[in-house]
Amino acid sequence: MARKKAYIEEEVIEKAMRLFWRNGYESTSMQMLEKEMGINKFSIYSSFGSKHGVFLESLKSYKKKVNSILDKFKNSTNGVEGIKEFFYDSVNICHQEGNQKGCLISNTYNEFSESEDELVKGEMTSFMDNLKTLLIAKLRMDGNKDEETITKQANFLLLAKHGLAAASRVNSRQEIEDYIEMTFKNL
Amino acid sequence: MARKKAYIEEEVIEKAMRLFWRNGYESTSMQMLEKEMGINKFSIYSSFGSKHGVFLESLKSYKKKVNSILDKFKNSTNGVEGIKEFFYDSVNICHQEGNQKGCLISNTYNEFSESEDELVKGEMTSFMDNLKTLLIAKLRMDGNKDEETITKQANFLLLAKHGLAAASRVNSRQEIEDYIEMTFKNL
DNA sequence: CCGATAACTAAACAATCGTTTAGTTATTTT
DNA sequence: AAAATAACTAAACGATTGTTTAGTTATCGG
Repeated sequence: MARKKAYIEEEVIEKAMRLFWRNGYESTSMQMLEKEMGINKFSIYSSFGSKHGVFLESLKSYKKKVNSILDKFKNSTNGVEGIKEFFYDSVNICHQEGNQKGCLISNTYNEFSESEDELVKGEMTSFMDNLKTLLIAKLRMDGNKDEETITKQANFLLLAKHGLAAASRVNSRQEIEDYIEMTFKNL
Repeated sequence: MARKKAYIEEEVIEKAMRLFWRNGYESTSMQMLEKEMGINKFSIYSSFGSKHGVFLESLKSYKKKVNSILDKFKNSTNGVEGIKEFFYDSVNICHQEGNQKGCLISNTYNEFSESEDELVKGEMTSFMDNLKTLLIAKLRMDGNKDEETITKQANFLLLAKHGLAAASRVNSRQEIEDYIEMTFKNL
């Protein structure tokens, strides 16, 4: 053994994640990452291999934030009301005071939609697919809908989630909550 | 006078616009623009000044497409039904067969949200503001809503438009239409 | 048909991109 | 304390970014 790392990987990734969250992948340079993470390029490369590697770890870091509210959502037995609560919880992650940067997953989904990076694209689509499956399961709970309605409503909610991400960028808290209420008005 | 241009500016901008539409601003390089527009870098610079200039002209070109359906929308006297028709018309622009690239304005709005390019950002926000004003005017037409409801519904529809843009990237025509129907279910 | 002029080609520009490498510093173990 | 080893600093890497410039070709008016 020899010299110890002067930084904690989890901590510097958290910082990198916030940078990617704000600016996206392409617009974030290694120079910016160096500055924000507070460590040298060499350290970044020895820890994460590449800029792409840093991004993948950043996505994991973001997913950890999301998983905390996703777990609550999974365990909910409230049907549509549970989905609505999940939407409200999402706002707490996305709509940070001051910096309005939306949802990292939604942002990444947009930025990589026409990319050839199948790895990141795959991560995003599988996340969306899982969420859709989850939405369907919750919609079934209320037990008063046919399967066709459930499918339509699940698609609707998945797209409404994108709208929510857009909202958390430009709208006020009150406007966002109004949007959620209106979304769930007729489900 | 001397030699004539071997290309029509309007035509090459149309091609550039499609490239920006598919890949966004940052991910589109001058090399790609050269190839797609079919003219030399020099010609691009002598006609449009910079990559940024090409992008601004491309936005204008896209807005021309949008204006055709926007004019119809402005002249509509159908209230909420008119808005719904406008949403359906939007799909015809955004949801191109094969290439699913969403809405250029919505894409640009996302890509430039944290940018320091106040010019492009201004163009986008003013477009959104105008659309919101238009939505409010149409919502008032039905004459059975108070101002608070109108404001909420206008915000809701503006965000739903972002969801529609996301939908035109990944969803089928049928799913998109289902989304529109569900959006207007109780307005 | 010739001289003027603008559009073309192609090469090079400086700056920045992500990445690597050589050399130095600090910590651990024997 | 000395040898070993891993983390650090800093400079340079080739490739690509957007942009410019010199040199050539084509078309116009006289």
